[in-house]
Amino acid sequence: MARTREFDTDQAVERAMDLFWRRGYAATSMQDLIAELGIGSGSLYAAFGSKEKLYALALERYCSRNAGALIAHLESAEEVRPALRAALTAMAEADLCDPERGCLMVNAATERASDPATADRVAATMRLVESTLAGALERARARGELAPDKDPVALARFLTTFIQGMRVMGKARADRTFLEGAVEAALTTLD
Amino acid sequence: MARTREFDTDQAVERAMDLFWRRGYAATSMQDLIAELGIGSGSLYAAFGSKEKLYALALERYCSRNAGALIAHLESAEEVRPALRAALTAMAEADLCDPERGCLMVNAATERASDPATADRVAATMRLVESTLAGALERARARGELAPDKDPVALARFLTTFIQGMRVMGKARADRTFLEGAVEAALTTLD
DNA sequence: CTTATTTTGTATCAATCAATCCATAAAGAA
DNA sequence: TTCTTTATGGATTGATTGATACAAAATAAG
Repeated sequence: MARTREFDTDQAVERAMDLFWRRGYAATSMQDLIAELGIGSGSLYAAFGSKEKLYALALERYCSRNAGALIAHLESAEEVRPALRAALTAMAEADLCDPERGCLMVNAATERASDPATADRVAATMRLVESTLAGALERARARGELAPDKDPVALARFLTTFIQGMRVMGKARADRTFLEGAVEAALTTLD
Repeated sequence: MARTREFDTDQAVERAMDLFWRRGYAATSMQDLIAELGIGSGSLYAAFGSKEKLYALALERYCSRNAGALIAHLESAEEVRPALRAALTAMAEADLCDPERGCLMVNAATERASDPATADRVAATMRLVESTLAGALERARARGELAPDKDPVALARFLTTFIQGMRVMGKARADRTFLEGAVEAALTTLD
């Protein structure tokens, strides 16, 4: 009945995510996106509506993927502490491999906190990270990996905060020694 | 011999800092600055050269002031641990009082890490924060406030990272309970 | 094939961007 | 005063911004 879309919407969001991730929201122009995505502006606006809406989709994708990776790390393994160490080390490694990139969610929190949709998405993801960590630490305590007098929720809040700090330090040219030292020190809160 | 400048350069940088702080670099236009500073564009460019140079001055001021506050907190007090707690609590309090604002240095690290001047200034300030913390913790160890087997440098790196995380969480709508819990958990690394 | 519907690509919009120009004003030196 | 020098502020620059208009092309149902 009608002409079929020539580009893959999913792939377009993926590439837009990549561009917003590297350059930020304001510094990424629609022309940049058009050039990178290889889609005409007419098609782009017909498919996504506006720059803000495309950004929202990109951020949503990033947040669910990122939180998903943490959940996968923590809920698949039996032993919690090694899994947590592995998750933190993986984040540090990502920052070291690609220091220019950082974390799209942290970028969103700092650059676009005044936008309600962005703020809501970031806050919701932070809560998910917190509750995932709290759940894992609760499990650790039940398993005897964590002392009974430790507070899983307080520790989860602490770790959530520390993780965001790592993303910032990664962009601030922190080296391997720095980040790994910080991770080891952070993990002593569990002892 | 020549006409005297009518505006206060120092105050102009101060107000520019305020604007960049709240809105970010890209989202702050020269027209915004002209309106906020009450200076004509001719005078502004004659005095500061470009938007980037004005931003550099604003960031420099913020960084030295911020690191200075931490140094003042840690090096004035005799007991290190209460001073460190007070410093972290003050940061959390600042985030809670003005959540829209966040930290200009964190914003700079995330939004403008690709600019060498910005990246250098941020990295240098991070190193100053780290060494200040390391010095304080070294002193704490000498005073018997910190166990001899603790590593002041690793702890300083950890705390530097945690502080940046707090700035991010403050913008992500973290509440008082969250931030205070995180601070208390972070401080247990010293035990 | 015809027709209805959607996509595509280009041209284009007004608005805004950072930056420059320049006539005028002001202030100290001679 | 007169002269030199700098500051001021508004007009203006060309480029770019996010977004829209629209004709041509493509698709599938009837």
